[in-house]
Amino acid sequence: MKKIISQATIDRLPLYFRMLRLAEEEGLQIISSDELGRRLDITPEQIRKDLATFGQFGRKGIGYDVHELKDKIGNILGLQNNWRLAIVGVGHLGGALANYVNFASLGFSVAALFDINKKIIGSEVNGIKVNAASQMKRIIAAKKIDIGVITVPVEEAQGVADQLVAAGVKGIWNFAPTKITVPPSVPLVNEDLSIGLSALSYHMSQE
Amino acid sequence: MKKIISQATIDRLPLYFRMLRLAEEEGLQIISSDELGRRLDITPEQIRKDLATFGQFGRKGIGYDVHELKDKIGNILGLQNNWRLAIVGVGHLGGALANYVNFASLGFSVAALFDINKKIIGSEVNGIKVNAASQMKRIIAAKKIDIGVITVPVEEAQGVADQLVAAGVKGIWNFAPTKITVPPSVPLVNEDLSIGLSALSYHMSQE
DNA sequence: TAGATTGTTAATCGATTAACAATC
DNA sequence: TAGATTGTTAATCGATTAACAATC
Repeated sequence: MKKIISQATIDRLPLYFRMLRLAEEEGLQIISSDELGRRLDITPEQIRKDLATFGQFGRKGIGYDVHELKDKIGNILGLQNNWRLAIVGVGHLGGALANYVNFASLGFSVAALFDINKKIIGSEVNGIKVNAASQMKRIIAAKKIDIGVITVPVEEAQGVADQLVAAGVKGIWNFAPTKITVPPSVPLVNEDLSIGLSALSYHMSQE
Repeated sequence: MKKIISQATIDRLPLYFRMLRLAEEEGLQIISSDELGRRLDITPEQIRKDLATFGQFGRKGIGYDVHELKDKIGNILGLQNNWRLAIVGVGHLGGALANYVNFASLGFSVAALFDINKKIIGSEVNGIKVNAASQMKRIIAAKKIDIGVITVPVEEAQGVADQLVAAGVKGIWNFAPTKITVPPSVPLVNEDLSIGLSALSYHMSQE
């Protein structure tokens, strides 16, 4: 009887987490939904509703304990798992992600890189060796990779997804702008940069 | 009396556009909402509803003209404006975006790069010279930049946004994981990679 | 004509907002 | 105590889904 949490709520949790971490760094002990909402441009009612989904974290008349709430949200998001990523496709975007520092602070680490281009196989990016894609199954098992990141061209995306699933990854983060199909047991998140840019274009075109 | 279009609808239009372009390349003349939905994992009712927001594009009993619908959606999204981008912050992510080929096919072009790091000012990325951030106002006017892309660290994001607005950009695409504030006349789209990754972590943690 | 498919209205579902009792 | 703030219920709003008349 698992409770279904709305995607909208899940997508706001990382914002709460990040702001709580900032507040913690400022030395703040207690924060109200009002203050949190002011800082994030989210209504306090929305924040309380989101948090209430997972339990009672605050104290009436007082607010929320910054450190405790941050930890609880981190746990809800599963950040304590310290997931290990493998990036498939070390082009410009894949290379940028391999260097992206904000992942580490959320508990993710890039543990393997793959490509099919012989020119870059064997080279290092951010201290991580680029492996041949043909070695995916073996290395993903050996390095205990949890998440496969797809940054290959559209034509290769589904094939790479299939290989990642066969290799046993627990989740897929797809940057190729195409629909890919994976078993329902493997969570998939699509990151489609052209949606945001097109939406911006739309809004800029309105009078 | 401007009709308010839901963000959900706007965010699906780029998917329709892309799939129609693919269908066009395949030589398809006519496509039904059913076929389009099958290819995109979106219900045909949803597609017809989205399109109906903007007018009557199809023919009952027949379907939609692929080329015509593609063009119409492109126009709704404002892609015919051939927007010119300036990327501020030529780190790994900014550099990757400067090289991102999918933008060109949507009518966007990267026309200027800015940074404050003296070591990279004057160098070229993808054939585009990196300018000093201090030259932003002058160069954005001279190069007729429409969109400012923010790929600087969180601490600098608001300052860069202010400079971009002062320089006259018509829209902002922000990759810094922080809330930035701009005048309501300047559309702002936030691209927060840690939301998707955290959501993936959440789903991977469920049972 | 019969079958296919759109455009649109009505029904349903889900998410946000408002209100307020509980309580620190 | 009085003021502040949560957690939760009810009301509202908006988006999706279902149904079907129109029509090619």
